[in-house]
Amino acid sequence: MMELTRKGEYAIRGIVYLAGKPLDKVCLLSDIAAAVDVPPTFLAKIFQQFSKIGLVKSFRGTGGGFMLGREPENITLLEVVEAVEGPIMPNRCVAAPTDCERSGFCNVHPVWRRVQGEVRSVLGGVTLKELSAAK
Amino acid sequence: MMELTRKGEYAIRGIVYLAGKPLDKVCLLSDIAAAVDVPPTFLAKIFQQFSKIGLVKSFRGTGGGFMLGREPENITLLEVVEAVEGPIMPNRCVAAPTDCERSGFCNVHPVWRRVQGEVRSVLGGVTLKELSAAK
DNA sequence: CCAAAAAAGACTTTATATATCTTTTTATGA
DNA sequence: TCATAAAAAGATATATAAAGTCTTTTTTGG
Repeated sequence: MMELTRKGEYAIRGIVYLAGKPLDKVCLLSDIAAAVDVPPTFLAKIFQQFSKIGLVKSFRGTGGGFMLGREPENITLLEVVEAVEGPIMPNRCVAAPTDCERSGFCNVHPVWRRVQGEVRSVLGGVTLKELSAAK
Repeated sequence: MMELTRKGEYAIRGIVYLAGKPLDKVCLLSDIAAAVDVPPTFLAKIFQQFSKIGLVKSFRGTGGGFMLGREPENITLLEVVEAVEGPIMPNRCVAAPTDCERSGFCNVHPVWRRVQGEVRSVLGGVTLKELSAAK
């Protein structure tokens, strides 16, 4: 359970690659896709989502491409993952407690809250700067 | 992301219900399903899985049904979830590092390991006894 | 105006989740 | 031993989501 989708995996690869480049360097989508081994059309969709929320900046037309939207030390893995996968949500009852008619008596609910908190905490503590650093 | 499936949700409901009954009480599948609001045929499949690994005991024929396989204080939520959902696996690269040709240079890998550890730790710290206790 | 590149939207394919139905096996007790 | 009750097993169906592709449009620089 709890598996990251390909989309999430690809998203991370793509943006970590960008994070390893100078902030002002414009990278072609096709180059990024080739470098991180992701289908270019799929990565395009992902970067469109990133672009809308400012995680990356995009430039159209000749000489266009993508660059990171902010300094890599100010972008967490949590932001990246939630941008494409949606909120970390171990169980739907955690999303809308009021919608869950069991929340009044269900002892499992707080456990899922804790899981959610721990996962968010781990992912929120890692920045793109760390991820892009050479090993 | 990381959402529990219906199957997992149903599995928990069903076995927590059993955990609230005396250990020697045999419960009809149809009664359990009705009590926890789960399609009986689906719950049957789930309990078959539980039965194979001893989480519940099953009895066929007249007077048959299900009971918990062990004391509820000795069954963790982690066991229940992994029994029906498979191992907690935030990313497939965590499953088989040797299969992942990126593991040599990928800095994200250890992060998923930590996520996996935290989730397992939370779920492993909760027993069916606690979950079945009245609020 | 032309070419390059991303944005947007429609569409296809595949896989997984969510069941349901039928048949078989096992056990009880009349 | 026969009828009945109940779970086991296996096949099948449907719905949803994931994964990927294709086409058209918009933007920009030269």
